[in-house]
Amino acid sequence: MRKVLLILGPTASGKTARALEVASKIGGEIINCDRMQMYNCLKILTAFPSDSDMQTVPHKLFGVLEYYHESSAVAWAALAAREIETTLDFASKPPESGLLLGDTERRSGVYSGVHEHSSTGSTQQETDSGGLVGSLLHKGKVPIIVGGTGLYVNVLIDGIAPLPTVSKNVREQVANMDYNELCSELYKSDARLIEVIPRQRHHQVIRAYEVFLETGQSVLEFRSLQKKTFLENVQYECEVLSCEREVLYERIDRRFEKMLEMGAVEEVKRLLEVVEYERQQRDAIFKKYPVFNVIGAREIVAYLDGDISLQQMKEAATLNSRHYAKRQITWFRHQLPKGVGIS
RNA sequence: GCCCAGAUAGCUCAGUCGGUAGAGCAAGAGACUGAAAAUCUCUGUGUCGCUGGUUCGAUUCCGGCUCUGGGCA
Repeated sequence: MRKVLLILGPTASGKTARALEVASKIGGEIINCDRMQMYNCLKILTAFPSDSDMQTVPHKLFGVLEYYHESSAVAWAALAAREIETTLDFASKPPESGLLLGDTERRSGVYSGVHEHSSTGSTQQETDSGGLVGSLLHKGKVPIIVGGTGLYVNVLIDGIAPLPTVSKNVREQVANMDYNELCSELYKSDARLIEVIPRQRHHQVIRAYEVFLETGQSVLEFRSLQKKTFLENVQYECEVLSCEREVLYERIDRRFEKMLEMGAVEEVKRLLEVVEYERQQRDAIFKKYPVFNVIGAREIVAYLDGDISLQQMKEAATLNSRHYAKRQITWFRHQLPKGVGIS
């Protein structure tokens, strides 16, 4: 059985260090499952792995998004599945065996694709993921998914209902609608939705209405279809890092202090220049670029604008981070897919 | 030293015309399947500064004390 390791846990619980330790020991490749570490900016605030960490062990899906990119659970799951397959392929086939004469059986079947890639130099995809060269250097790989974005893990493992793609027009139209009106329109279109998607779940309501406008059908029709899955024949082994709440909160405080020392403020300043930040447009810019959801980013912007003091900025950022950690703990306690073995 | 104000939840404060109290924040619990570092829901928390008095009954009224602000000297 093909095995995939998962190292999960709340923010500041030491996932990065633990992943590096495990990966070095067993020969693994680290695959990022942290939404915000997919961005290539705000590396300090997102607690990005260090350069030396990334040289020690292959790291995938880190810093693959620009500040203006959006992300989604499905997009991540598709990328992660591809990385996992790549890693597992190399793991199941030691590279030397391909060089052995007369080893015809091993040349056939699933392995052939790999050889094609290596002989044609590289396809765009293989170089992007850093897969080929990196994997040849590190034999016998185990994929290690590391991160704190619980939803992403669930989508990867459990799959997700195949919802239709929504056109840009429809999305814009819905974005400009009054929320109350939108709700009543949605519930008029399918009365069952009041129960399934209560109005407090803003983005689900919006999503459901988008699907309705796009297709004329209820989301429930799509949700009842068989889930789209990303990986087959994989066994998951999961480690959820935890420590006492008080200790975790202290770590969060200390880590933010360290982030500031490392230049978190300057990092945000640089981003503000790139997005051509204007104070009057603050909310619009925050809305437009999801990177600003990185905890600490908005607080630092408010500090740079002179709206709050350094102390207030620190308090707001760490408080936010504690709230986030708490939500993550709740998720890992109750929402983790049933198929994973938790150690 | 004198005058004034305050002392109630972890914090900031409201309140009880005398029948042992409530908001916000913090904290805790929870939800979540194509935005998730997002979004949303629920729940407590108490020697009402200490000490006497009046009263059936005091956190509430009166006295004293302690502490903290502010003012005057």
